[in-house]
Amino acid sequence: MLDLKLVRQNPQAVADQLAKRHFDFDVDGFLSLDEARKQADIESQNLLAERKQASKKIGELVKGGMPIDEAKASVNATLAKIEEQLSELTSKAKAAQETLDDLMAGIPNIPHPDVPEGKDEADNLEILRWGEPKSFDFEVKDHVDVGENLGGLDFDVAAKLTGSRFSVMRGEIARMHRALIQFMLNTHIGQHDYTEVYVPYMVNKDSLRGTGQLPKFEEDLFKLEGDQEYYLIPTAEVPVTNLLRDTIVEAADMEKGLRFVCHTPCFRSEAGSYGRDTRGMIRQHQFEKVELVQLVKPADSEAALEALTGHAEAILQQLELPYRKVLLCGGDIGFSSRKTYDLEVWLPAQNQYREISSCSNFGDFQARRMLARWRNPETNKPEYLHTLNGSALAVGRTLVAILENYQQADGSVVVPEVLKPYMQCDVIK
RNA sequence: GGAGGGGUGGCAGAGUGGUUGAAUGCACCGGUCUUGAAAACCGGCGUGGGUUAACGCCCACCCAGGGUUCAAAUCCCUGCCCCUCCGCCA
Repeated sequence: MLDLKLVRQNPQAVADQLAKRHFDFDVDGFLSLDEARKQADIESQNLLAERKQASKKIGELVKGGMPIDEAKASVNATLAKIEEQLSELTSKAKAAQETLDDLMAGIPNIPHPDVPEGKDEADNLEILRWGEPKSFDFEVKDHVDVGENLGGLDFDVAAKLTGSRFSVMRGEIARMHRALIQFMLNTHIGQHDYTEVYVPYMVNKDSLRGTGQLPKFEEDLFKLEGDQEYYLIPTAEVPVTNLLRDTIVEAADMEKGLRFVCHTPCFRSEAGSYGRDTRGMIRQHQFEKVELVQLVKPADSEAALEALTGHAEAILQQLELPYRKVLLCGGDIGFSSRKTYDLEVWLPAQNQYREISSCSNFGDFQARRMLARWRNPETNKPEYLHTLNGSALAVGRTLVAILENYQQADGSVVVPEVLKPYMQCDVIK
C-alpha cells in the first residue's frame, strides 16, 4: 500500500513513477474519489458531532433530575434530523472509504530510481556473472533424463498420485534434495546470522493481504475448502513477514534488524502458465524453498538488500554453480517490490540462465499494509519498518542445476563438495 | 466434540448505559533536588482520519461484524482468538 498522503500531495508524480511499471494510475479518478470520500466523511462527522452534543445534553438534564422523556423532548428537533440522516450519511461515507481503499490496495509499489526502464525480462539489467559454464565433451542431458536414468526422479508416478506439475524423488536424489535444505539452513544460520523459524503452511486472508498477494493475485493461490478461509502458502514470505503484523518493535530490538530464515514447501496454482516449462521440475505446484526475510529500519533497507542478495549468492558460490545477477526492469518487477535482484543459474541443457532466486526490498509497502512498525527513538513515534525477502534458494531448481551441471558422460552425477557431509556417497549413479 | 471463564492503552489492571479515550500501577520522556546516580516529588505520555499558517478543534477506535438506545467499553446476537475441565487423538 502506498502512503495515501503522498499520493494525495503529488498524484501526478506517483503516476509518473508508476508508469515505469506500465501501470496506468488514473489521477483524475483518484482525486475525485478522494474528494467524494472527504465530503461524505465531513458530512457524517458533522452529524455525529451533533448527535454527541444532543446526547450529552440529555445526559445532563437527566442527571439534573428531569424525566427522560421530557429531556428528549427538549432537544427533539435535533434528534429528528439526526434520526433521518445519520444511517444514510454514515453508510455513504463508509462506501466511499471502501472504494478508495480498494483502489489503493490495487496500486503497486513505486519502483526505486535504480530500477531500469523496460517491458519484460529481456530488458532486465545484468549486474554480474559468476563462474564459468562448464564445457562438456559429451551431449548434455536435461535434469529429467539425468534423474530418470538414475531412477531418482519420477514425474509419471507423481501424475498418477496427483496430476501434472508434481514430482516424486527416490534414493540419493531425494536425499540430495533434503541435503540442500539442510545445507542452506545451516549456512544462513551459522554464517549469515539468521534466526530459523518454523511456521504454518496455511494462512488466512489477512496475512496474504499484508504481503500483497491479495486482493489482486488470488488466482495464483490454492484455497482450501472448509469453514475457514485458509490458503496454502505460495512462499514462506507470507507467514514469516506477517510474524510482525500489528506489532510495534522497540528500538533496542531493531539495532541489528530482524532476520529470519525459514524452510517451507510452497504451493502455486501456476494459473496462466499452462504452456511454460511443462517438462521437469522447473515449474511445479509444490516445491521447497529456503527463504530469507528481513525487517529493518528504513535507513538500513538498501544496504540490507545488497547483503541479503549476497547471502543467496553465497549458496550458489559454495555449490559452485555458475550464475548471473540481474536487476529487474520496471515491467518485470513484482507488485509489492521496490527493487528486485534475480539470481539466474546456468542450466547447460537449456543453454541459458534460469531464475533460482528473487531478492526484493519492499520498502514500507508491506509494512503499511501489515502495520509492522518500530518505535523511532528520535520521534518516539511508531514508524513503518522496511521489509525484504529473498529465496536462498529455491530447492527444486537448485537440484535441477546440480543434476545438469554435475552430470558425467556415464549418466552419473558428482556430489558437490559442500553437500558431501550430508550424503553417503560422492557420486550418484 | 461437551461444559465453563475471558479478550480494555507498551505491559499489568479498574471500569456493567450518560461530559469515560478510558481510574490506578509499571515502563518510557521532561523537570525539581543531587558532585553524579538512585529515591522522592511535579509534569507529560495511545492509534487512525479530518480541519488549521499555527495553538487548537472535530470524528472514530476498549478483539471483529451486526443490533437495541437520544446515548454502548458497559446490554443483545454472530464470528474469531485465548484459558480451565472432560472426551478423542499424531
